[in-house]
Amino acid sequence: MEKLPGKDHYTFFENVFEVVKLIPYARATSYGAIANYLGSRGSARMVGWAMNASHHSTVSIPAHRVVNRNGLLTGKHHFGSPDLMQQLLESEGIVIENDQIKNFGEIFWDPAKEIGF
DNA sequence: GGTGTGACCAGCT
DNA sequence: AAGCTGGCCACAC
Repeated sequence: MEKLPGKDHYTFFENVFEVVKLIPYARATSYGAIANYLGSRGSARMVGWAMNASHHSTVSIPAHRVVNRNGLLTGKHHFGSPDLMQQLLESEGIVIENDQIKNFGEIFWDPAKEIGF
């Protein structure tokens, strides 16, 4: 995993990247699910903040597979183009309707449940 | 080095 | 039922 500049030890931040990279193809998860998996429910905001930093990272992070708990593409505006996130998801076979993932209940990938710890 | 803020979530009012 | 608030951790000014 990548070490962020100015940090000598791994943090909550890097754990987020690990989980995001583990998201399978054609699947999506929520910020809260990742935060919950890492042990801090209220840290969901940090997950989003980590995604913002993912752009700065040299490693490719599938941030488009991370949405809010409603399946809404809240962070689409932070991609290169507002529609880029939707296009990436659609290219994986995920159906998006009105900036929201359709059948999110089936596509939802809960790390705590799938990884199983 | 204190303060503000951020791609969120859940609980109150 | 819907709007507001607090909380969580890391980073920029």
